[in-house]
Amino acid sequence: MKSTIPDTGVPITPPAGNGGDRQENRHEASLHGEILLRLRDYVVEGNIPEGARVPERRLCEMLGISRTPLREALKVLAAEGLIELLPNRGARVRQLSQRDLEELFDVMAGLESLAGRLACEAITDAEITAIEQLHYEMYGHYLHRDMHGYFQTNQRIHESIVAAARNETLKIAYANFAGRIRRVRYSANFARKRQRWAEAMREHESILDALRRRAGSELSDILFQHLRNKRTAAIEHLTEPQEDAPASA
Amino acid sequence: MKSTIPDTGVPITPPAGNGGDRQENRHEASLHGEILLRLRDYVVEGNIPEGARVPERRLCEMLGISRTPLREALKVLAAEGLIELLPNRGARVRQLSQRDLEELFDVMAGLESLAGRLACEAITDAEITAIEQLHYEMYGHYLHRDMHGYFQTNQRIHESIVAAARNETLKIAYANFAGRIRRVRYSANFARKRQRWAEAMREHESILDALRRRAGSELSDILFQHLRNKRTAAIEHLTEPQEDAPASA
DNA sequence: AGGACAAAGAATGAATGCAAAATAGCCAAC
DNA sequence: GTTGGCTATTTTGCATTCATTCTTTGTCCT
Repeated sequence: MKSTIPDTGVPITPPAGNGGDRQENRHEASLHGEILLRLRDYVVEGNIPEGARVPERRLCEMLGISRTPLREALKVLAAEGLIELLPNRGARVRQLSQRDLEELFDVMAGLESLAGRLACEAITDAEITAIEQLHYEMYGHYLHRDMHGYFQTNQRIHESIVAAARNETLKIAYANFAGRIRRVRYSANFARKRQRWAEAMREHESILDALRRRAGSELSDILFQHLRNKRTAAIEHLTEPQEDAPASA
Repeated sequence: MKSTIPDTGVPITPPAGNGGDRQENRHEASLHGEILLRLRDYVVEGNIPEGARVPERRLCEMLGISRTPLREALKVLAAEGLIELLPNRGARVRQLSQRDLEELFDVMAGLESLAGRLACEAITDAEITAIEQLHYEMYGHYLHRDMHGYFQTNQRIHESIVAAARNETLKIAYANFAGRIRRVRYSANFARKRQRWAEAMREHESILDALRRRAGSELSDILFQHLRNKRTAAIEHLTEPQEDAPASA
C-alpha cells in the first residue's frame, strides 16, 4: 500500500473565496453554496491527491465551518462526479481510469460538436470576427511556441463557440464536464506533441471555415473529430508521460 | 396568484422504494441516498405541482426521516436541475420555461447524436438486429394507433442506441436530462400529431439504415434532426394544448 | 375602509450531540 | 516473527437544537 495519505497530506490552504460565479445558479448567498464553489475549485485545481482520503473534520477546520454545510457540498460534488462518497468511509477524490477519461473526452466532443451545430444557427458576424481574432492570437502563440498562451487562447475559442450556441443548459453541462477533465489536466498537461500541435492548428482553420459558412452539420463533424484527436493525444501522453518537459509548478 | 399549495396539497404517498438502480453510483446504502432516489422519482413522476412550495417538514414526515438527510438530497436534486433552492425560502419544483425546454431538447439531441456516432464504432450485428426488432414492434404500434406502446418502444430504441455507444458517462448524462424532460412529459404527453407521427417513422427508418451501414457522421445528423423535429412538435403542443385528447389519469 | 407597521408564528440555515460503523492499536497465541 | 482477535479511538451518519429570516396576522393610523 502506497500510503493512506498522512494527516498532513492535505495542505491547509483555503482556496480563498473565488471571484466570479462559475456555473451554479445563485448559491453564493448561503454558506453551503459558498463552500460548494470553494471546494469545487479546490478539487478541480488538484489540491487534493487522487483517491486521497479527506476527513470531513479537517476540511471543516480548513474552511472554518461546521460539518453540516460541508456534507451538503460534498453530496453535490459527488453528484457532479468530482468526488465519490464511499458509505461510512468518507469522501475520496474520484480516480479517473483511462476508460473514464476516454468517455469524458467523447462526451465533451459530443457537446462541442453540438455547440458548433447550434452556433451556426445563431452566430453573428461580430462573434465570428472575435473568434477569428482569437484564432490569429493563438496562431501567434503557436509560432512563438508559447504553450501556455496557446492553450489559454484555445480554450477561449472553444468557450466562444459554446457561448455562440445560445444554450445555457449546454453551457452548464459543458462547464461541468470540463471541470472533471481539468482536474486531470492540472496534474499532467498533455497534448504537447509537435506533430499534434500543427495538426490542431489546421483543424482549427477548418473549424473557422465551416463556422464562416454556417455549415452546421459539417462543423459538427469537424469539432467531433478535433476533440477525438485531442483525446487520442491526451491518452497517449498519460500512458507514457514526460514527453516534452515537466514544467510543473 | 393561483395558490401556494395548501398544507394538504402534497399527498402523503411515499414513492415506495424503487426497484432498480437509476443512475447514481451506489447511494442506495445510506439513508440520504435512498431518499435521493425516492425523491427524484417522486419529482420526476410529477407528484409535486410545478413551482409548488414544499416545506421540508412535510417531506420529512412523508419519508419518515429527519431534515438532515432530506436537505442533503435536496441539494443534489437542485444540482441536477430538477428543483431550485431559493435562499431562505425553501425548495420549489423547477419551472421549465419554453426556452428551457428548447434548450433541454437540443442538448438531448446532441447527446443522442453523439450516441449514434459512437454506436457506429462499436455496435454488434446482434444489437442492430435487436433494434430492428424494436423498430418492427414500434411499427406495429404505429399501425394499431397504439400511442402508449409506440412511445414506450420508441424510448427503448433510443436507449438501445445510447447503450450501444458503450459510454457510461454519456448514459448517465443522458438519463439525467431525460429525467428533467420526463417531468414535463408526465403532465402533457405531446407529439401526438398524426403527420408528425408518420414523419417520425420515416426518420426512424433512416436511423436504422445509417446504423446498419455504420455511417456515424450521417447517423449523427439524422438523430439530431430527428430530435429537433420532436422538439418542434413538443413545443407546439405545449403552446396550444389539447390537440388530441387529455388522457390525464 | 385601506394601507402600513409590528409582533408572533413558522420555516430555513447552520451547529452540536449522539449512536453506529470503521480504523488503528495492542496483546496474546501459534 | 507473524497472525488472529479484541479493545479504544476516530469518523461517519443522522437527529436534535439554536439562531436567523421569512411569513402571517393583528392592530393602529390616515
